[in-house]
Amino acid sequence: MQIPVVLDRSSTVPLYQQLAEQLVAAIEDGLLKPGDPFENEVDMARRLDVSRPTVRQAIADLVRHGLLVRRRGVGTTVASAVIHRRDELTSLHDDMLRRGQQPQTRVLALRKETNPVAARALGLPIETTMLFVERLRMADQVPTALMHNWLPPRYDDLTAEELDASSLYAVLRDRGAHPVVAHQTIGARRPTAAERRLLGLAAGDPLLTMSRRAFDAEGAPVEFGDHCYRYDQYAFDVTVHEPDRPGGRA
Amino acid sequence: MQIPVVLDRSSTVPLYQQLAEQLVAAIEDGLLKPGDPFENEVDMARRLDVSRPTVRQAIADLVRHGLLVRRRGVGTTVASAVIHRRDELTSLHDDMLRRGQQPQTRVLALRKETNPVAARALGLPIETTMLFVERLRMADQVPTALMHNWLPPRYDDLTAEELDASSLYAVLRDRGAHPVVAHQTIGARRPTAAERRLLGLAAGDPLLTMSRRAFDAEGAPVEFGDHCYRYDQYAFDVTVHEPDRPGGRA
DNA sequence: AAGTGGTCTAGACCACTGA
DNA sequence: CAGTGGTCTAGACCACTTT
Repeated sequence: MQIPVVLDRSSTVPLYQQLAEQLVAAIEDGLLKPGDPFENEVDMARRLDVSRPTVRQAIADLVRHGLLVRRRGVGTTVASAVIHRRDELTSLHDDMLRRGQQPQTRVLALRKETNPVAARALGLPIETTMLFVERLRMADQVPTALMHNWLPPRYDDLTAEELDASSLYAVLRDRGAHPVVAHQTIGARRPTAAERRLLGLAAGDPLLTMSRRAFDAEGAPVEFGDHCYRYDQYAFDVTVHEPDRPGGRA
Repeated sequence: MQIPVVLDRSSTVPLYQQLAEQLVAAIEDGLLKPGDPFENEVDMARRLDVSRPTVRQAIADLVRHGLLVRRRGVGTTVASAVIHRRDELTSLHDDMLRRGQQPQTRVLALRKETNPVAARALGLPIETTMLFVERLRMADQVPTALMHNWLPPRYDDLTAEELDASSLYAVLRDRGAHPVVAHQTIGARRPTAAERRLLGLAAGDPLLTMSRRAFDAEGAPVEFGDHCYRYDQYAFDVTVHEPDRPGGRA
């Protein structure tokens, strides 16, 4: 199967990237289905009039993301759909959105404070003054999550109005923050009396908890969060992959 | 800083892989620290007497894993430690091992059965007969987790003895299974009476739950699991990364 | 034996950054 | 301006799988 590809040599977008994009599109559009054989590298290079390494670079990209499977001596085939790699910065599965409910967030508290746990998690000096935000997330007026965040000093001018208007991450992005990694811990526990009241929990209802440390590409801290969720409203979806170590064998 | 590298051209291990391994080792050994400048590609290629693309291939590997940061026109530096990429197939954080306790698993049930939920999760026909395994995990005689697994027909000859002796994943690997992706959902709920009894829970104690579908590189199902954990014994550590799409811009 | 992907070379030119 | 990484070429030989 020859995938139709149009390369623009005058574009600033590299050839291998143009090629990768169009191959991805062809697979996502269902032009090629899982298990289908893929045109071999040499033929594709000749057909598109580019060098083989350039084709390889594009294909390697798709292989890394699990869209293609290459087997030496055999050929390249389109991979099964379940193994397509997809990592999300927050893999929260929000039933509210599914049900078309109105998510809404209310800022309960906004103040500067020191907090040894948050500072430690972000790699800041213990006595660092951070911006603390407490928010209650609601779905159709029903409280569903209680969220606590601590932000490093460079964001300490955020206002309650900003946070009311959009999500924390949207506000941070507007401020030039680019979180790229987050270390999360997910657990469960019994709620405190205050949490029970705020979230409207019945006696014996458990709490789903998640704490998160987020950093940007330079390793600078972006936020520390310590949140709790109604167990009947939230669950976390996580896709994990076999580790592939740098310098590791195929 | 010139990292000492020894390449063996007679080895079956590719040059770029030998190089990548030794560069990783140099960074992990602290020979190069975060922020340190990295030798430039051209010099390194000349010094090691390999072509520049070969050096690039090794370095690209480290960049992909977040150990190095390349900046056009500037140079390559060692990245900050917190953003090193590390995905684990099961990112279970097991307090038992930390405390040096003896983990132990008891097989409570092992039978063939059909199960629509499990079959559906694995993409098998609803009426498929699978091997069902129920296990209780203990730490120093104290029950801490109740695990339910369903395995596709090709593994239906597993025995309770095998499962008693080692972990499910070790047994599966011995059978030639190579799980590479898992979709997990983590949540919390109230325990049933049976779960309360088996796990020795007090009234009002919550349950941490995790269900998982695992597949191999070909997309074939390996196992479906539905587990519950004592909230005071377990938590899940997950590291998530900014998605990088195939064909995406740097 | 034929065909595939895997590795490697020895260059070239370009784009970007900082002095 | 010099130095860096980013892209690309036109080959070559090898390792592996299937026929």
